[in-house]
Amino acid sequence: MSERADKDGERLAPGTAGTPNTTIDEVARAAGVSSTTVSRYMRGERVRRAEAVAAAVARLNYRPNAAARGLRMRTTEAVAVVAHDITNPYVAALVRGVQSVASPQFFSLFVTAGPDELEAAIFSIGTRVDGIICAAATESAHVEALKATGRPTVLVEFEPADHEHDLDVVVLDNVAGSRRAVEELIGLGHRRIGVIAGPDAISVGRDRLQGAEDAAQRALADVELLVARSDFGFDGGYQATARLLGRGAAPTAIFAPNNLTALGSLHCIHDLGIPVPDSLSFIGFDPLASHELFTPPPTTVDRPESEQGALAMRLLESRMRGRGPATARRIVLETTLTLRASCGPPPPARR
Amino acid sequence: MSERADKDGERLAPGTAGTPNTTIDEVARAAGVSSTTVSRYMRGERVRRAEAVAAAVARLNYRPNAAARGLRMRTTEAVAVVAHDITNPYVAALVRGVQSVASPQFFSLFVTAGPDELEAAIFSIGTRVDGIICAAATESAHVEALKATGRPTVLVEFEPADHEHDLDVVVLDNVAGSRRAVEELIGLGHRRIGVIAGPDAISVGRDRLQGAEDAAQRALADVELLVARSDFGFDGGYQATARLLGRGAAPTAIFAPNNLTALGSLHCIHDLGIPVPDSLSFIGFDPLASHELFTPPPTTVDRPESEQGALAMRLLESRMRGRGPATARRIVLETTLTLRASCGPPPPARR
DNA sequence: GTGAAAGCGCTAACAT
DNA sequence: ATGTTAGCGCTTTCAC
Repeated sequence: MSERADKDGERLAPGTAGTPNTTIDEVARAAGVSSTTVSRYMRGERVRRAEAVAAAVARLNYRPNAAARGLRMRTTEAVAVVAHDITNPYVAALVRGVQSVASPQFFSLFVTAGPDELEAAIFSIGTRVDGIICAAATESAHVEALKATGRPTVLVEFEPADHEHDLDVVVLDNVAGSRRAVEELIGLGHRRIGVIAGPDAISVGRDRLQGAEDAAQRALADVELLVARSDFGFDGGYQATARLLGRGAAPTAIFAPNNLTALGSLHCIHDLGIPVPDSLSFIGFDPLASHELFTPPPTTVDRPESEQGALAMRLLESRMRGRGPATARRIVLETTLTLRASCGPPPPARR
Repeated sequence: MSERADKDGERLAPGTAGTPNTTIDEVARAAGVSSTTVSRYMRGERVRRAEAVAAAVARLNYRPNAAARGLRMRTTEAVAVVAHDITNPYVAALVRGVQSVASPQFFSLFVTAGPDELEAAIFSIGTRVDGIICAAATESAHVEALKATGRPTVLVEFEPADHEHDLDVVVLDNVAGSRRAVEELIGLGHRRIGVIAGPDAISVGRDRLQGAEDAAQRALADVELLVARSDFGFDGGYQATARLLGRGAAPTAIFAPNNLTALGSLHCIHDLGIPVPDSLSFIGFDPLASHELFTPPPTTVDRPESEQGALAMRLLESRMRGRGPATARRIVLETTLTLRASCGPPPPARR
């Protein structure tokens, strides 16, 4: 994170960015009142010469300068949602949830940044907003950067592994969700189950593998978990699946505990021409709008995506108004296993 | 659009939003220099006591106040992308394209608003950004609101019908794209083709229907176009398809020229159990990441989504730097027809 | 109910 | 190269 500006970065010449806006003083003069009165009028207070002010505001097309107001009020009336990638449907649904409950006064400002740029992004966003919902904090440094902003912050989805912090959190019960998925497969008779694990450094990656391991451990039969590592991306899912299915004792079922990974995995299975669920059962994570149109529709571990965003925003807003709970809240949402057609008993030959 | 604040709207008490940040004066005092020197240092200029300043900046965790800087410089270093719905994959891809070329100095701030709230959203966003990319301007009033901001603006995807304006525009050649799709169907032998038209008030809706009509008109054979109206949403696509397929002389092919509409249409076809392409051919609009996993994968009219965003951002940035072209640019992108497996000749019985 | 005046934190002359 | 000063547009005491 560079705190000094880039000497090379071309700066905008002042004023180039547009036409100068009307100021409150111009409106005041036009209406024959003081700027104080205009200010009061704009905030909805009772004013004697309201008519005249309204006319001047309309005629001059006056809109208060957000920077000036923000400077004076020490308030931006904006919140930021930070995530890695807007094209991830889960993120889009989350943002939707945030916006669905945000008070209209707040601007929700959406920012994306990869893990490496996250600190810098937080650095420069911090002063532009009153609060932050961060769905991208995978490392301790990210949390430190968030705290350094001095703004109320809610962590969503990710938490850095083994890092103490006192921020509010809205996460999933990933362990239980994954356990339930793998239990389903075991119940169907699968004994060799491939799991496409995510990065160990990320809580989500660890927990979802943990859940799978728990299920195997608790099973009455001997269950072999074949773990393939991936980066939780589409390509990673594709390649991990290819590795899993290329080996001698291939799994009879695959659990891909991430939406992109699952998509990549399904593509690989599709390209390999393996019949699902006849030769291979499959469970993914997070729903896609069009899962019903897949052949077969994949069983997935689902979550209340937009509720997750809504809860985070509600929590954030109570903090911004200074009346949140005394201690940091930790909200854990339950997942549900949505059964579709991608799971069945293992093929007889390989049982 | 209400210009006065809502008397009822609870405002944030000043200061509640977080911890007060360090100011430039505090840093100056700590480093034993003037605030001017700190300001220069922060902007990357050469400063003699750089060491001391750097130390103070780090120790006090100083970050310049964006509101104060913006007020003074008359620049926000932020741009807004306005769209209807972030969960639409096309919008996400567009935003991606915008961010991929935006200079790092700019914050891209993403805002959603339905057609009815759009004016209000533009009103309050206008003063917070240096430029706007609007992928939601479907009515004249929207364009007027955009112009009233006094900020450089690029219209993307939508333009209000029959409305003169002098804004830059990055749109699709929707007429040609739709014509090509319907020509494909006609070439396969289809003579009764269902088209799920969008709202007539929206340029995209009109043009895509126009293209279909052009294709029918130019055909050497007699082609009957069965037009069903929809709102370009998922449900609208579903219902329009149900209507189309419920009638006596049902079409042998359907063209659904919008991504959500197409998805809804496919769901309806799927629910009805109609074999595609054996009994019914299908063409949609805009690709989905997982189209290959559909059965059958639908042929679609595709566009360079993220290039569209990138072009818009480049245009906007040149305007913001005051060195854009003298007259408004109108960039029209070509679409491509991506053939997948959802099209074939019409069934013999109904040919 | 209204206006005058001060000041939020920053940058840009200007003088040194 | 550095410091002094003024002022961006707004809200807010404080007096009237």
